[in-house]
Amino acid sequence: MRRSSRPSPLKPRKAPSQPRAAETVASIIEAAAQVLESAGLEGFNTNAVARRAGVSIGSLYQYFPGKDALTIALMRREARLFYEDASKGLDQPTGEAAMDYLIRAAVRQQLRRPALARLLDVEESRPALRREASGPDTFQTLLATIMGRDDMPRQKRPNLVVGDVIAIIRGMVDAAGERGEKDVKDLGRRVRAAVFGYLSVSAGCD
Amino acid sequence: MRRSSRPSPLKPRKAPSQPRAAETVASIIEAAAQVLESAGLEGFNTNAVARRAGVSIGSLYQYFPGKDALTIALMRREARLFYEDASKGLDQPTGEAAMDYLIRAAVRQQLRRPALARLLDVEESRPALRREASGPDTFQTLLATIMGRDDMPRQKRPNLVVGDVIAIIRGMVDAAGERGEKDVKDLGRRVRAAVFGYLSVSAGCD
Amino acid sequence: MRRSSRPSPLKPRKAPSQPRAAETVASIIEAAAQVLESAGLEGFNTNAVARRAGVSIGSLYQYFPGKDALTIALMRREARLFYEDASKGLDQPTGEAAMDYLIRAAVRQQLRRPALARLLDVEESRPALRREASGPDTFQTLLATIMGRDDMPRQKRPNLVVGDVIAIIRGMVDAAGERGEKDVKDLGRRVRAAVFGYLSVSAGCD
Amino acid sequence: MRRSSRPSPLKPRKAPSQPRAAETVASIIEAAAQVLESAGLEGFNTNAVARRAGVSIGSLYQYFPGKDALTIALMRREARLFYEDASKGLDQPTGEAAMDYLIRAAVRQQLRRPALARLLDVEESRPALRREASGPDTFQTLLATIMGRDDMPRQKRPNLVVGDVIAIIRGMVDAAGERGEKDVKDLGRRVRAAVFGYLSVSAGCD
DNA sequence: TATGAATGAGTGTTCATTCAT
DNA sequence: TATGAATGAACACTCATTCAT
Repeated sequence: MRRSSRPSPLKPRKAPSQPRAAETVASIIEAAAQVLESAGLEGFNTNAVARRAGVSIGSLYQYFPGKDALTIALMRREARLFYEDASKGLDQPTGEAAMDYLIRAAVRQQLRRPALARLLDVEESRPALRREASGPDTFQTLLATIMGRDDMPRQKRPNLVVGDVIAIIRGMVDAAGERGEKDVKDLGRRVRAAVFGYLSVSAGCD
Repeated sequence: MRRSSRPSPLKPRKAPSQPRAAETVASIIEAAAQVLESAGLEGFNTNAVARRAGVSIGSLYQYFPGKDALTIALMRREARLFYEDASKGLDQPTGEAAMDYLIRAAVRQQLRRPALARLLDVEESRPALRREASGPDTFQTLLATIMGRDDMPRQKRPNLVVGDVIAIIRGMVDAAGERGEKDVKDLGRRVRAAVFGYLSVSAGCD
Repeated sequence: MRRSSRPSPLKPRKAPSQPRAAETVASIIEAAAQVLESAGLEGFNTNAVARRAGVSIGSLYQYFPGKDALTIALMRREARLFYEDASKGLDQPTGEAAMDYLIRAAVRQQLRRPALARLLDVEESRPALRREASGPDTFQTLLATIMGRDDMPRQKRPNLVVGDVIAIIRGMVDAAGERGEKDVKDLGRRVRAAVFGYLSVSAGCD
Repeated sequence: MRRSSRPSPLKPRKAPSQPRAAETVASIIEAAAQVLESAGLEGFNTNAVARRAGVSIGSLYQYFPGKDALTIALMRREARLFYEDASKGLDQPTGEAAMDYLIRAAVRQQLRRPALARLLDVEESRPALRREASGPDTFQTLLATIMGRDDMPRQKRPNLVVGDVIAIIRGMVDAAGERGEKDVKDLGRRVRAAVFGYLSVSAGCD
């Protein structure tokens, strides 16, 4: 695996101004998702993505300055998708209902394309990607907002709790995806049990 | 020269009969751990491991028939370390105490070498490795035994619950390791909160 | 990095669509021939071929998925050359004249590039290559056709006789090439003597 | 395949003076034969031979200064075996009977261990080996002697004829071995037809 | 003398990236 | 701007050979 000596650039090479270019970019990103799903991290290479997208490798590099930039773009697409769904939960009357909604959204997201979600989680742990992948609208800020609602238990160390809750959700949901679970409702219930169990106990002790 | 097309072998190539060889094997495995920690999955290659171990690449391949076999050997070393610690928890008088001990052992294991533990978890998700890496003495069987204790809540779907609990522990503990947490006690408490919270809720609902 | 464990593919990887690519492919095949001639089977490696062809090793692998595929391509090139020459003999009025033509063609082919022809014969004995290298138009079918002519002696076991005749031709012609013989006419006469001698005797005895 | 920069020595390292050493040498040579038969040229390596012989690789190198020396020793063993059998034919009353005997001996030799014989023929074409492998008592001298008998047809170029006859025999017999033929008598008859056919025709024309 | 652990140059192959067309 | 041929550093793995024990 060649990692270029100068750290390869991570931002999209150009904002696609023309609609045709935007389509091309989108098709490349979706091709990346499909390659990741069907061939795994080992089979995830730029040539395969270009082929699947039906564009030349040269075109791919016109829009993405490197492989990592492509991965990041895919992460952002998935994050945006999730955020658009999950943020609706902020309208819920109670914090508990909002949290419930958030959990369900996370489960939905994961079970929609389980392999993809899991592999992106793995990639996200690479420092180079993690830095770039997280925009301002994240799981973290969403959760923090919800945890701040009046009806939610006060926490001594809110950041830590947010981190823990995310870890619980991610852990359970990735594992479920790997096992091939399909039932959103059932998995949602179990994750809910874990999160609310954690919150109730931790609020007391901490 | 690529000759054989059999799916690269995963078992150690030969048992080191001389003490010098045993040292070499151990130093290679430890070097693998260090390379994984310092260079990540991307930098984890057999040449780097041999260099770090201070042996030639040929020596590495005398004892490990392939890269995956080396990874598995490392997994097993860590699993054995964990199991030796965690299985002491079976002596505890109550299931709850045993579970408590198990959780603490998991936390200790993870915080001992956080990056290593996390990357091995990732590798373990590759089917080829998972099959080989898990001996009979695993986290799973340990947990299942504990869940079967009299004082633990009966579960309708014990396998699923075991999976969920492992996912919760792994998720929280990996995330904590990534954040650089060092405090075993504190993390242990929080994981305990999540697990027991989950168990109490799930036993009721399910 | 060794990833796939499929038994290395033998068909050309992609048809060169641009004229530049076709040139590259041809130059690689010819380089393979030259390396084989000058360095023998021992020195026949993909890096040497690429260097001799004046292309990068990557280019070689763009067009040939493996070393064996390259060998096969070279075999086919030589086989086609031979077939184009030898099949003209089918126009001859008598079977005997056709056989004569065929023998001369074989001798010409062999003495054109003796070392190459001999080493390809050796390689062809590897089962994996033999299977792929022989198209429908081969020495065998050519010979069988000629042997079926009216004026040729009936044989009890035609397949065996074809095999024997090929073996006689190959054996004599390879040995002559190794000895450095250059005189096509002379060698042709001797091979003719052996083949017709064999046929006349074997037709009687058998 | 590493061929050492200085041409590796080809003579046996030492004449085994003690009977135990002679046994070891013989067992190594036989192991080489078996490895060649069962694994082919590709699997023919010194470690495999040592393992099969039940000696350490170090011991192998005590008796043979290199891989090629081992190959040559095996060739010599087979040549001696053949010569011991074939030279009995010199007692035959006529040249024709002697030639007949020689052909049968060649066929016997080849069909005894077909794969071995074929692979040694291939190896023998490597110049480094060919030089060393042929002692004074060879197929060639034997054939030349027989061709000089009174009742054999005079040949204008006896060396060439000897070469041709050997080539015919080798070619037919190797091909038969490759096809898996087992019937010594039948193959002997066919080779006899080819050789005598060749001789009678060539004696006239030449 | 026998052992087998150790060596390392060499070989097949991949893939991110560039650039002439 | 789009194409895809070309590049070459990097990596997995082999095997003839050496040498300390």
